[in-house]
Amino acid sequence: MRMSKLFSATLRDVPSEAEITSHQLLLRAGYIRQLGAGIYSYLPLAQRVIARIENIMREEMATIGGQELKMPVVHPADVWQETGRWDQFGDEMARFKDRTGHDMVLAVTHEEIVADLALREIQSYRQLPQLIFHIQTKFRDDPRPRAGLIRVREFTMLDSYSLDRNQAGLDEQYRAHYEAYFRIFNRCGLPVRSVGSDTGIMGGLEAHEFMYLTPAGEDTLLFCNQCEYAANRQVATFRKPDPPAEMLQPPEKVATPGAATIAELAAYLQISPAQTAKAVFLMAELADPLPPRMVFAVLRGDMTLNETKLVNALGTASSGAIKSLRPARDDEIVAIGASPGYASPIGIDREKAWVVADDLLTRAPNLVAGANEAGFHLRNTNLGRDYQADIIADIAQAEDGAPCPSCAGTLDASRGVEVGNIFKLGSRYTDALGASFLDEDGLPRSIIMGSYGIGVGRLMACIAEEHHDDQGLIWPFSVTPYPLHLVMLSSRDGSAERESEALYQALMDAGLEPLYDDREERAGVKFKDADLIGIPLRVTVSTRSLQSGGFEFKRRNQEERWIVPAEDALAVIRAEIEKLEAQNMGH
RNA sequence: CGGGGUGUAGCGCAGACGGCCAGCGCGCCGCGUUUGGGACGCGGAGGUCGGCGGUUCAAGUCCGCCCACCCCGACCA
Repeated sequence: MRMSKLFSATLRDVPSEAEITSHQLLLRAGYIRQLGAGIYSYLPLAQRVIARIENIMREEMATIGGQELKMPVVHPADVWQETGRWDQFGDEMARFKDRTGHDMVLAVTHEEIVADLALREIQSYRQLPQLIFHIQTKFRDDPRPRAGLIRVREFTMLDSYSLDRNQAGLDEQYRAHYEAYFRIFNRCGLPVRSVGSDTGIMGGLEAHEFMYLTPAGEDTLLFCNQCEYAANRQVATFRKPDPPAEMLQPPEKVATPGAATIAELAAYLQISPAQTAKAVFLMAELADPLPPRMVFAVLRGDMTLNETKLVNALGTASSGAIKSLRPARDDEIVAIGASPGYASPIGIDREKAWVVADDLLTRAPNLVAGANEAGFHLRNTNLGRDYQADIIADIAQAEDGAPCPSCAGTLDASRGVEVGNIFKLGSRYTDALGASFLDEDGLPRSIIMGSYGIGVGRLMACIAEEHHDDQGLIWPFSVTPYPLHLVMLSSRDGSAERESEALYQALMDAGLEPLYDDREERAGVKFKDADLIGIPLRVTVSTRSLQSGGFEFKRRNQEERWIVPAEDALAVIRAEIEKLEAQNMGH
């Protein structure tokens, strides 16, 4: 590709909207351009990187038996209504009506379509297992896109779906994906760690996320410093303290004027927050006919509520009717008989709220809790004696430094970007759409599904985040848009032009198309652009290099330069590419 | 959705108190010089000043409404 003809140009100044490195570099080097919030065009250079990433994905999917297909981006609403996700996805799903007035959606993911295909194609156990995938556009109308390509609304995803006759088959395909995904990230030069994760709106039994660790990430992860325990904070558990056993004391009302927070209460009574119980009020928005319902969460005063755990704990009690939680207003708190700032589950109207208590409270005696009367608290409250809970579950958030749940180690918090995830779904979707198969015994059984995804653009952005220096990008060879950057520096006698044109032709003939800087620019401009664009191997043809005996070779990530005679250039380029490929695989 | 910020040429920005033809740097076009780390000179092109409405003799500048984008939070496979 001649740079004189390349569609995009590099930018000298950083566009003001870009804050994180990958976004700045991808914009400056001419890979991407923004159209709207979270909506980007991928220019030719980016498209080539993406094509290489997708090629790696296809190869790895093939090794685990994946069959590529392509499912639609526009879906009729009915399949989404049948699984209930028409309501669950809410505003994140873009909806419109077609000309005949039928509800349509833009794909947010494709479980429903796969289940529908399974219904039509799979009749017999003989047809299972199956693994199908595609690399396709999704649109999720995220309320807050950010950080360039890290979090966008329109994106391309590799998503694959396994269909099995039983749990054992699912376990096997899940394992295969787990390993294939690590190989994909590894080949792309991106270090990732897997963490246990929430199943969220996908539902199902088990899920892992693949996380690229970076302070720019928006997920908080907890890793044990001694064992393999790793989890997203949304689901991370930790070993809770064991309070010393005490005789239960009788409740005692105390005046605590102005102590409406745990910190103020502990200070006023000169006790530790661990000797108090904290009340957190949320309103659960329920599926359509039902009115919102109060959720009253109670934790020991030194713990923080984890909303994901709370929603999961409520899942059973509410029959999965909860659409979302929001903080309750004071008037809603008063309406159940509680007093904001001085609340406890003691004496409230139990008919109007779900009380969810953290499991630590079952063995944390004699806590100070609100008296449901402004300015007063109760000493010595005890779960089970003074109040009851609808649900007792772990709803406390694991903090940095918490004790590991599975060994004597400590959990350390890190930030990460989720570049991929895998879910054991079970039969939620296939049952909803009636996709079953006949087993050997002639009885219909549910098809068991798994779903697996990697965000392609996000992966590219993370690679850029990981591989750059202050001059620009440094692509791993496996995803570089061109295998080498051929830089021609104009000469007085035309010799550099002649030699570089000859090399360009030879490379094209050899199937090694370079990015060829044939522009009439000064050396500084060309070198700066080459560094910015980040192709791992640079070959310069100039009067100076010719006088030194040939062409100058330089790796993007090294300072060293060396001269190769013109007649050896092609062979050396081949050898360099081989070395770069080998290096890449060693990541 | 709440809080904060920004919208002036392709990019980065300046334009007190309202006042004639709206500027600067980079980039872009032409000519010349230069030619190994973002050159120099001369000459050019390029603008609905985010939009609509208002105040005024006069609005990029003041007022109102709206829109877009960015950041923090809420939210989120």
